Amino acid sequence: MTEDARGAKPKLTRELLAAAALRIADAEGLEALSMRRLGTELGVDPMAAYRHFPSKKALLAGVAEAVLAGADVETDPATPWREQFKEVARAYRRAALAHSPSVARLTVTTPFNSLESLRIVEHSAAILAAAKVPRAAAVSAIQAVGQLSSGAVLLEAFWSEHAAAGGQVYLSPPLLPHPELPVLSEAATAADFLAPEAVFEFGLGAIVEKLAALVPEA
Amino acid sequence: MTEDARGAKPKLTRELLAAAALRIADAEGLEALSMRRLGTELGVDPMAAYRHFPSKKALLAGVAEAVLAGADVETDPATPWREQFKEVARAYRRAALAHSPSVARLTVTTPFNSLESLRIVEHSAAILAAAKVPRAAAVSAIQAVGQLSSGAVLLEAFWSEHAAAGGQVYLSPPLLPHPELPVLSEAATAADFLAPEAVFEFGLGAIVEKLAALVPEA
DNA sequence: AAGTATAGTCTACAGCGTAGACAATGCAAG
DNA sequence: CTTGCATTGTCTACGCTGTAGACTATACTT
Repeated sequence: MTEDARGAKPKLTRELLAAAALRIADAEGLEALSMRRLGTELGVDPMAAYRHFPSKKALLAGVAEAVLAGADVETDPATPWREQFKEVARAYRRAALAHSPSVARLTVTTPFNSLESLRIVEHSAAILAAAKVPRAAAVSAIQAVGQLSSGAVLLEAFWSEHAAAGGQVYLSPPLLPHPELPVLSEAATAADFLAPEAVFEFGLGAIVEKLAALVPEA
Repeated sequence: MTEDARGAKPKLTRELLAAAALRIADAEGLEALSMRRLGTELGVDPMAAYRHFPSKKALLAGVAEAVLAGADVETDPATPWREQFKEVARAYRRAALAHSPSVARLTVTTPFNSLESLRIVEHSAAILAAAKVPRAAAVSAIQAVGQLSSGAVLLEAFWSEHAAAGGQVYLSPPLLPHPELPVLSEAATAADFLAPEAVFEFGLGAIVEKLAALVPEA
């Protein structure tokens, strides 16, 4: 037949389904992503997705994986290892925040179990191993950066949802100023909060500096 | 009347509803918490909760607030400020992880907008202000610790869900060893991953040390 | 005693994830 | 070419969800 002007039925695959789901969640928010909506997006029965994913949870994990696949973790081996190490963390954060806030939240809210996510950890580990960083120190730093990065993405996603919902400043009315929060109330008037990205750099720098202090000939 | 052996109808309030919801989510998981389930828990119509919360989302925010209210952020003013500052972060983490993994996830997945959550930030800010830490440095450190702590809780919640589901080691089969992940595969055999709490301490220490380096007479 | 606000109840609805039976297709073996 | 089987998409139906809207009972004000 080969009819059907839009799409020509490119045959369903896991990747295609995850990509379509990601498209919907990016454009309309995660809460708009239902199996039925996904079906209409692809011009296919809602139940078709179940031939490729055992459940909606698994589909969402696939979406998170697709997001992480977009992380460019390659680094220039000529630059110092500290910079390379930071660059991987930044790539992770950037990949998650390249999507809508609810997708970013999904990404960090999905356990680090997929091949795609471990690829990122692998790169970090390889960089530190090549730099001859002692393993115990490397493990601490990698995991700590994982915690920091996840939290950074999470809080930045909140922040941009808040901003999108019309909120103006981070800590602001209606809660501040508040009599029980004197220090914050005073600080809020100064309004010198940092951009989330700068905060992330602060934390990332702190961890890498502590790590560098732990390698022998530094 | 004063009948009804169990409960004696203590009149519904926001706090009572949030507490009951927290009890259910702790005991049976967040996904078991429906408005109907909450109603039966309190021997009341499911719709009754809507007189106190505008939506389920708001109810969940109330649960997160109740969890945070359990954080003991008081610190001994006699101890050095760095230790006090760390102690607040630990209290936050401990409060969240004192509950079931799904509740812990809910807690860090709920924006920091409530009075209860700002109370914690307030304490951190007060400690640093009393120590005469420059404001710009204090802001960076507080927000960075916020990112780290949220991420730490999130990843630890995953970890304990994974453990509860029968998984044994953090990075383990079926994914490892894997040909595309040589470094991790080799590291996994060594199995010297850190306990999540130790990782959190590593990151926390790194940030506080960097902060200390920024205060004048140190 | 009458009137008004408040809190809990009841019914109903649209939408959800998904189990299970069925139909169409493409490939393998005879 | 035919027969059979495995795979993929379709259809129907079920139990559950959050919550709108109308109704009722209670308590407080005047």
